[in-house]
Amino acid sequence: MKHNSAPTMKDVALEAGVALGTVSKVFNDLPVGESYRLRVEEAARKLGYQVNSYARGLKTNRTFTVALILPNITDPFFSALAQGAYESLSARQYRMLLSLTSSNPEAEQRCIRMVQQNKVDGIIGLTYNPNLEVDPALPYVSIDRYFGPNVPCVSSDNFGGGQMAAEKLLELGCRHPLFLRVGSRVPGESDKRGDGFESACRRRGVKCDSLRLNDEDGLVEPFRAFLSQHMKGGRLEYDGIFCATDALTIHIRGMLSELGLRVPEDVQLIGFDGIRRFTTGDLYCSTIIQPIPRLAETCVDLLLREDRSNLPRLICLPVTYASGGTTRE
Amino acid sequence: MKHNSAPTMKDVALEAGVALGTVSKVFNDLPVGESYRLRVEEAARKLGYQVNSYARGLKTNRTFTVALILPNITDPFFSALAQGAYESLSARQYRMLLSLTSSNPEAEQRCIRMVQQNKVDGIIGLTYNPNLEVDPALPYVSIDRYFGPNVPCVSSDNFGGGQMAAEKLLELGCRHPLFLRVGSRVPGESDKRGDGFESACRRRGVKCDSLRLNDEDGLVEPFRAFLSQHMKGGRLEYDGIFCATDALTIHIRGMLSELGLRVPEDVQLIGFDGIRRFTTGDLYCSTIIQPIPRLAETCVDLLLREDRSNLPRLICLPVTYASGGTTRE
DNA sequence: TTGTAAGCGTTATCAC
DNA sequence: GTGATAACGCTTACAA
Repeated sequence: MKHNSAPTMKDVALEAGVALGTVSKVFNDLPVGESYRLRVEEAARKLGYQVNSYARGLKTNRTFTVALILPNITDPFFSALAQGAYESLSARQYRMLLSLTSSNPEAEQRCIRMVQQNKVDGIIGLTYNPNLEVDPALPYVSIDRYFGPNVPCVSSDNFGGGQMAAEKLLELGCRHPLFLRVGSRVPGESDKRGDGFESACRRRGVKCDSLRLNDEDGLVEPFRAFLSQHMKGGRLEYDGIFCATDALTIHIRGMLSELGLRVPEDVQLIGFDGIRRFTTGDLYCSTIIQPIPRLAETCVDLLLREDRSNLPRLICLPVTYASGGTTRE
Repeated sequence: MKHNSAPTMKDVALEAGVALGTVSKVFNDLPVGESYRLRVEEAARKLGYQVNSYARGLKTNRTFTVALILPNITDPFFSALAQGAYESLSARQYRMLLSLTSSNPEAEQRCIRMVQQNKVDGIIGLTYNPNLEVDPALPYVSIDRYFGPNVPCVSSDNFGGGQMAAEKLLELGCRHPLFLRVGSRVPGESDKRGDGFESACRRRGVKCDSLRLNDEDGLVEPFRAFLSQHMKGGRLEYDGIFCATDALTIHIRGMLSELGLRVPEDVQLIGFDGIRRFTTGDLYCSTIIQPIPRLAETCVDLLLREDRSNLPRLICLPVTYASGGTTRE
């Protein structure tokens, strides 16, 4: 044995008694005489040789690695996305570099820079930094945030989902619907949930109120204040609330019950996302379900597409409604 | 501009009017004349230069990348582990390559091979393949599975947690405890949960039954059969069950309630893991809590330790008990 | 078909 | 302290 470190193609070539180039060809499925191929494979097995994908990447400028940038991995929506992305990626022999940002714009920029150094073949990002700087030569697909015509954005049909929620609520007998959201100040595709909801109510001639809170304000205080303004004689003025996420729906249900309001008898609730209980797989609430695996698959598809000449600017995937106990059905 | 691809050190050197080596030194914090450093930094900024970590890795044999191998990322235990690992890793400027295996031994081996090609600096693996082949030269830390004296294994104090569960159950008035688990056939550290439980019962002179099921058998059928054997006049023979995981606890609670058995009035349940509800952060059940972030941090610590001469074989991190509604407290 | 040799972008070892 | 120059392990013309 020449050296103690990992065997290289040179070692394999020596062992097999062939030239370096021949070994390379074997590992790249290029035409090689059958007897040579066998000898090389045998030698490689004997030495435990594995190609060094860094050296290969240096030559070919392709690393078969994609970076996924997410705020965190503990939120079930994000982890489902990561799971889906991993599966789509590994089906194509790609590896996945995961970067987590806590939704912090600077951390997001740091991650981008870091993975760029790593020479990934592309980035899928769910970010909150409105002016992210990313190498325009590096394929990038954005989730839920539209950056402009050059960066494909994939999201659920948020507007349609909002409409769907409104129609369902009205169909289930609501007369005074409310839209509620707590979210980032940075504009994003998910803002359209409220727009769709309001639009559908308007079209049905139903007056619809909205309460849009920002993350920094918190939920509890402002919403309590809002509630007390809209309670009349122990009854809430609204009989249906469309909450922008399932997580929000759960919180609201709790706050409502503290006030003695029953869900769904007094107030019906519809959420958005379609998060499922860990153990049982049940929904947490009635909700508009995002097609998370398809979302992930679509991102990978767009990112790895050979022909990057005319990619779609924005893809909205269809959502579905499902009852989960917070509506009267 | 020479070429359209990403700028290299050569380009920076040219732009700054210094030698290639000088640029390298600047980016490696090696001593360089202040005026040179400034010129180089300026040129790099202008060109948008970023070091190519593949080329660097090729030279240095260090990639500042660690692979994390997990069955999936949707299970809250695994996603918490991934989150913790990411945080510990990124605090040390390391990137994280995530590999998911569905607990499939072949997929696990494939992942190992793939990340070895990628020349990661180390692997943290939570795997079920009892005879995984991994390059002995590559630092490897195992979670929950002991491979032998050369591979550090980190886990929670499963035995102690089992004891703790028994003591708690007895303290809360249980006279007829049962241990239940459904798991892999492959031996692992978590098997010690039952051992600890039985040991503590024995020491207290309490008879303790155990039901150990394998994944392939499923839970519902065998457990239903078991229950019907141990029901006497509508009452269950056992008044306390220690379930090997929180997920199992939830399932059991459901099955018991179908039989008209109340939790915790008729039967008290203690789980293991300390999984929390997504939105509220509440525990799903009374449980033995694993210190997941510490688990992750410990893995990273062990993996990246400079001195790898005498690493601990097995680290058991302390667990804690917390009530979560399935015990009478 | 097979072998040879020139790089890919870095780091590291030298003389200067 | 600085600047040529030789690797690192691989791919890929191109020559044999």
